[in-house]
Amino acid sequence: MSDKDKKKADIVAVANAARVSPATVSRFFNRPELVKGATRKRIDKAVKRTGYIRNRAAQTIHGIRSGTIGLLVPTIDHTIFAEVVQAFSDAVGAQGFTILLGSHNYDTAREYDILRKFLEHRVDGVALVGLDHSEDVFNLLESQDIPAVLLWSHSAVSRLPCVGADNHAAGALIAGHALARGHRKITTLFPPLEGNDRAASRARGVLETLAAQGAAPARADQLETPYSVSSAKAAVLEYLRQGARPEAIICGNDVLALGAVYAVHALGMRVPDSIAVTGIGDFKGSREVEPALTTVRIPARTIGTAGGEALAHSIISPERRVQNLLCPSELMVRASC
Amino acid sequence: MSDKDKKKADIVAVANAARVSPATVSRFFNRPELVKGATRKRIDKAVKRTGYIRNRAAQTIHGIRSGTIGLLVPTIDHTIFAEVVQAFSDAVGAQGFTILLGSHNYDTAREYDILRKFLEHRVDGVALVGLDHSEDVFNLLESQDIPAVLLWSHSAVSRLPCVGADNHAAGALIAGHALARGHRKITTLFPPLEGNDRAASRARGVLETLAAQGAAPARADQLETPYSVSSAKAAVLEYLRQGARPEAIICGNDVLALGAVYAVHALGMRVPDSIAVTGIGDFKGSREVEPALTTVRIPARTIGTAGGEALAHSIISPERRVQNLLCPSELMVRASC
DNA sequence: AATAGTTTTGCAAATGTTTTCATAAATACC
DNA sequence: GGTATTTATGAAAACATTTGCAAAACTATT
Repeated sequence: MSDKDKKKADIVAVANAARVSPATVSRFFNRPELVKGATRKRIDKAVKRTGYIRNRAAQTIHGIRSGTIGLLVPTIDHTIFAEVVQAFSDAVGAQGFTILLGSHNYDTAREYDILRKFLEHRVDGVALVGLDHSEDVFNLLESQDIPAVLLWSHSAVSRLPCVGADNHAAGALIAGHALARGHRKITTLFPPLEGNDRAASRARGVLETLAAQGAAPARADQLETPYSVSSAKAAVLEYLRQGARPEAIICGNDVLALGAVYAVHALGMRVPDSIAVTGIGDFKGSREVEPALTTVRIPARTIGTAGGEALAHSIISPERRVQNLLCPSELMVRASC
Repeated sequence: MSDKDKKKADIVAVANAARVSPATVSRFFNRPELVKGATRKRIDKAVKRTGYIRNRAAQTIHGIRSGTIGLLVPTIDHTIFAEVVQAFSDAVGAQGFTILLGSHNYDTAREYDILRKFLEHRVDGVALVGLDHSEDVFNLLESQDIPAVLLWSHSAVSRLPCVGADNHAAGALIAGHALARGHRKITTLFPPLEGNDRAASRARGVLETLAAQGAAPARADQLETPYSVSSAKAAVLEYLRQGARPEAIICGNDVLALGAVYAVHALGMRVPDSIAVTGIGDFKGSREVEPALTTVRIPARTIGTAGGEALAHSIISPERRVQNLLCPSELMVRASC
């Protein structure tokens, strides 16, 4: 008997145990104020005794919200996204939502597939990273009537609501700083720009600003490397060993910048005296490096939190549409440039 | 009409559009080999036309697997966990599962709450980080009959199947190395051990090994600091400024070690000549730091992948229980000690 | 103590699928 | 061309819950 109880702890098992109808148990959970105190107690006990756990799947097919939000990022094992994910998760968690997480590793086809899977699970909302997505993704999202938000980048002409920073401006900012420091012989180091609108915008911001002052780097001085400290270090090492001696290396993000710093150090030179290095992002730890990294702060936590809250609110009260939000980035002048 | 189609794209809407019964549409998805080629084509068209997306919630209430796995970590914005999460997500994603992600920030009560939420969503399996959990958590897990796995640490006496490294051994390993280098005046630097069995095991491994050689640090030389580069740097800076001059600082993880290295550098001393520093973890980037960090490699990716695969397999074929798996850690002798 | 009003409960239909069983259609065999 | 098999489809019950409506149980009022 106790075994049988364990076996299937439905709402009707609870109802029997509490000697009420399933309907009352349902109300006990959803609108407790409708059920009498005494009954409430009885049901509460029955729930504990049977070990009943509500079945959200069964609620969901009644058009009730699933209580899940899909969060789809390129990858989570980079500090930046990890921070966004954490902040986002905390923000929506506070509103009672659980997140479904997916990572597509910069593969647009996978992004579409994962999004579909999210929709099969009837997520109440979706957050994607970046402004650019395949036409399929946009169409799919527009055909469903759940709110969506694009995290990380901001643009006034975004096809869907976005919460993020202006990457182009960030690039311009750091390039302007390098120029202001008197550097003219400048090298850039970026990750692959294909399918990565964040990096691409930053690169444009940097290059345009440099060009405006006649300091545009030659093709050979625009380095590209996979997104990792080790790749960046190797690339810069190779570059410097071939005799290149720029005054400054402007990097597309702090990870790459860290690699560049290590490469310069490994050759016995000093940052910023021999070569200045800048990053973008202001990742955790960038302030503590020796020398502390000059960079542009992209407020990952703020973006995650604001994006999560906006999305959650718009799910709870659909009339509150998600608004575009520009999270300001800020030049962090430290020791490396 | 087209509007009405959009409105509710059920399986019956599709069935009508394809002039078949709902049952056939269901089969089309689940056992396509049972439906005739011509009908298949017709249904395929109808699906596209109506924009139908399967409703997993409706399937789930039939006892069919939900296709989700709950992954519950302390936090994801530390490199280590981010890597585990990524590897885990890839591994289970390859088997068609989507992950529900939760982070409890080292709060045991929240861990329980999130776990319950996962169960409400009828996850097919659960992965937690670490061996220690509240009695409530274990009971809840044992009362459900879904597989669970504990990631990150390994112990033969674990209450649930575990896939991870032996943190105690890792601590012993690095302490042994420091001793072998001739260091006797050793300081330790760890994060708070409370509710963190990983760090606690490592600390025990370190301390026991040192004590065995009569090199146990005094209370004042056992530093504790929150888990961040900046806190570690600040703590070590403070410690050294007060005149302490250990031969080596053994750190509970690479993040703390990085902070220690920066602190030593900031005071104009050299690592390892003035003070040696060791980490545990071998995080991304630890090899590239100058000087490259001597540490113990805890194979985060391997753990995530192995844990994810084991769990997914055990869901798909329940007779294949999750087996304990010890992922070997390895001493990485580099330049910092 | 009877009536009216309010609060609490139960019945039964509905939700979007899957699945068993039965029937219809197609194919094979003689 | 008729029967026996096999294959493809449909009808209806089942899954775990919610909810509109109506009945029942209380309270308040006279």
